[in-house]
Amino acid sequence: MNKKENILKVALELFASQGFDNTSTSLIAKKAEVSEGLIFRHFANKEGLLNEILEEGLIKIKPFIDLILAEKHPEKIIYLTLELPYKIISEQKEFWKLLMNLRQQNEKFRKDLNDNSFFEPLNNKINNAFKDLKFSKPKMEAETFFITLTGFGLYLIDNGDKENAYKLIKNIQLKFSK
Amino acid sequence: MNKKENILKVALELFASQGFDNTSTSLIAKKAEVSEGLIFRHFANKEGLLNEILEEGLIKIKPFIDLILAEKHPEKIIYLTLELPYKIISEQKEFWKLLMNLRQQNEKFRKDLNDNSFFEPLNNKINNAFKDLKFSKPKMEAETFFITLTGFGLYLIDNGDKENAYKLIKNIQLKFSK
DNA sequence: GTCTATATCAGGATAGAC
DNA sequence: GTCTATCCTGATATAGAC
Repeated sequence: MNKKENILKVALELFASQGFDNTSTSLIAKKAEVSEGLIFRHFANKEGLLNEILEEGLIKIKPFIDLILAEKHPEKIIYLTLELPYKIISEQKEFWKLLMNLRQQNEKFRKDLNDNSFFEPLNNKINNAFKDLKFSKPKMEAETFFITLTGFGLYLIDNGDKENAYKLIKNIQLKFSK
Repeated sequence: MNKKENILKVALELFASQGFDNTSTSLIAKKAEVSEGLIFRHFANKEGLLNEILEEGLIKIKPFIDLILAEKHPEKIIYLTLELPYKIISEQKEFWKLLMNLRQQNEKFRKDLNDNSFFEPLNNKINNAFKDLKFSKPKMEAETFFITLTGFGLYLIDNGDKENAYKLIKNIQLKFSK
């Protein structure tokens, strides 16, 4: 692994576990076993480093989302979306943590993520799924669903038990089926 | 309002909106129109200031929780608990934001809050409520409930619409009734 | 690409006067 | 109780050499 990649990797770990603001570039350098100056050669600044981490991570997530977007059956859409946080966290626990941290901590970031519309297509897909399922108030049902999904995403950060996670998914799914 | 109270008030606002780490004591002093040194006369350090804010806030929340703990009917317990974030956010929006921020950002804090057992009695109460309702897996149902509750708590931070909040509460409640 | 050295600045915190 | 002045540290970032 080259040094730039190593910086990205270490920074992701630290940002996820300690938060972005709380992580100094000097610590990143130390753990990545590079000089602190090198960080600023490869990235414009600390925020630039964060942005590159985010881009990389989102790219890795995209296939999972595309899978959902390609699905036709509403029940399956609901299920796959519920499964999404679990799948992401299995493959990219650190990144998921970072994402949830930033989402929460930083209003601007949350808006960017919405405006950037990375998750917007998924949002529409879910809305339509609940319409197809003939819920009397599909929009509210989707809202409730995303509330639960957010809670589940947070839950997973602290609770790694795979079996239990899938039981929860089943249980939640039941509540959003007809 | 005396200066100490003003520091507490301003600090709460800033901690809630910008996060604890991101808020400098100098800014607090400026907005509270006191000298920076005064902060460290009244509080041991920045963290001491945070702790006093938390204590005050939790004291104000306690009556709401006691109300739930005194309730006998399981359905009512569920409903009141769902209503809890809404009630708190109505009266103490800043404090609620701060609480959710810290919960997320800081693992130690989250554990403290659990160990300190401020919310522990409520936890038990909910577990028993689902037992009383004869759910086949009351513990998992309670887990799912808290997941949803967390998501709802986060939702409220960004969405002030009272009517919609109550519609959501109803909708969620339905999903946890028998 | 990478390191060392260094500039600059802001944050938390203290001392001492009033 | 309150303010002013100040210290110290650590964080981001740059410069220049290899």
